[in-house]
Amino acid sequence: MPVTTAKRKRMPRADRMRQMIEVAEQVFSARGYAAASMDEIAELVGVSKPMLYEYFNSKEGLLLACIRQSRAVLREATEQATAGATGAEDALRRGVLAFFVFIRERRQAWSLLRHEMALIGTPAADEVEETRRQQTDLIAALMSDHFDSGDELRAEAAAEFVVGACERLAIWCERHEEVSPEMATRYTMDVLWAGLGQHAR
Amino acid sequence: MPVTTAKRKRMPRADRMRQMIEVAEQVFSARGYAAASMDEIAELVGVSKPMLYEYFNSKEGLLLACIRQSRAVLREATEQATAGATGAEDALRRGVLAFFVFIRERRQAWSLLRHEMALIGTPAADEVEETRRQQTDLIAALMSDHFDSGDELRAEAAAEFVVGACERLAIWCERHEEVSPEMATRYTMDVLWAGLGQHAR
DNA sequence: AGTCCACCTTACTCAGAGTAAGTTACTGAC
DNA sequence: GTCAGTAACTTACTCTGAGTAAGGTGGACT
Repeated sequence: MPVTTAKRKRMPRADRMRQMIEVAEQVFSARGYAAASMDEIAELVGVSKPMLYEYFNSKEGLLLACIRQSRAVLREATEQATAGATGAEDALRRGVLAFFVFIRERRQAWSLLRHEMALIGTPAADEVEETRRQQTDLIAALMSDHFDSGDELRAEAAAEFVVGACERLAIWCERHEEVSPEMATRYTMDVLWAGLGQHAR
Repeated sequence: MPVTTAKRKRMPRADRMRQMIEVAEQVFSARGYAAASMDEIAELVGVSKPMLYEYFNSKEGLLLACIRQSRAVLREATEQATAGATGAEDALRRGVLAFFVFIRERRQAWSLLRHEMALIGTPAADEVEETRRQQTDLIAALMSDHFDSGDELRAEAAAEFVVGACERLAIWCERHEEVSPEMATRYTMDVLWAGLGQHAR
């Protein structure tokens, strides 16, 4: 038997779980949800397939766990960024910049979040929407902190609007390497804060 | 043999194709892409499975055909709506309203467009992005018609921004029946044209 | 009244999600 | 030590559904 390389087997539940998620993140983001196979993930983890089902119940469940993970990282980054903001505009700008930096630097996590769409129309769809609320709630809170609201519905809509716009712009950025996070932020803030009206002929 | 009910068989290629797309639209939008089965679609069409493959090559291909169809309808509606616009703001408002009316009235087509996301990471992903360009190009053209541009990249980004924002807001609207297309349009134009700056404390 | 080909079918293969039932190594108690 | 007891793990399946090979059939047009 090898000296140092322990026969990595029988690890505690929590550790194994983390490890599985880590591997699954890689496979899902590399191959895409549909093309990824549970057999492959199991093999890379070094464990048999029923283990994955023991921990996550289904392929969807595994992806959901990965998504939750990535969302948590994004939320963390956004909260950090907006913490010391001096006002509404500043907070929004910091948050948006944090997002565009995130998608450029944490490619894998972002790829995962893009694949969450693959769960539309499945039983897990509601839970996916739930994780999205991490973003929209953050924005909505920021809104009602810094804006005169009164209209709850309007604030919610605005938050969805911002998140949707940024996500689409992020996908667009993938095709445009030359657009830096700072540039993307400027484009975003320009429309978002000042409005398109300013550019009208 | 029945008298009136003709044994609907052997129909010309183009007709059969239309019929298949029609059925597939229903099944995909009802069950979702993943849960829909080619066997079921074939049976509902009243034809055997290899026919579907003869016409569309793959399940993805069939969905893609459905998506193209729905996108075409949406584009048509948007073009009609913006045709008689008096200026930039009016054109944008008409386009946005047409979109929100579309998603409320053509549920099935909209459901299909939402499911296009299921193709992310598959070989058909590029072609899906292509169909999206029907929307963004329309907006981008509208932009450069009515705005002082100079910056091509900026215009493209703005178009992506608008489309992304509207799509997300549309999904939000599904959870809020009380929000009429007119209301959604007002929310959208408020941010889009005047900017969030106007509401800052 | 035959011939051709577009349209269509039966009857498969095969990959991959999900599972039933049994096995092994670690933990603590005596 | 050694003997439960159980948490971690495996082998060896089933079953659904995408995709296909090979061959049948009816109607249009000589």
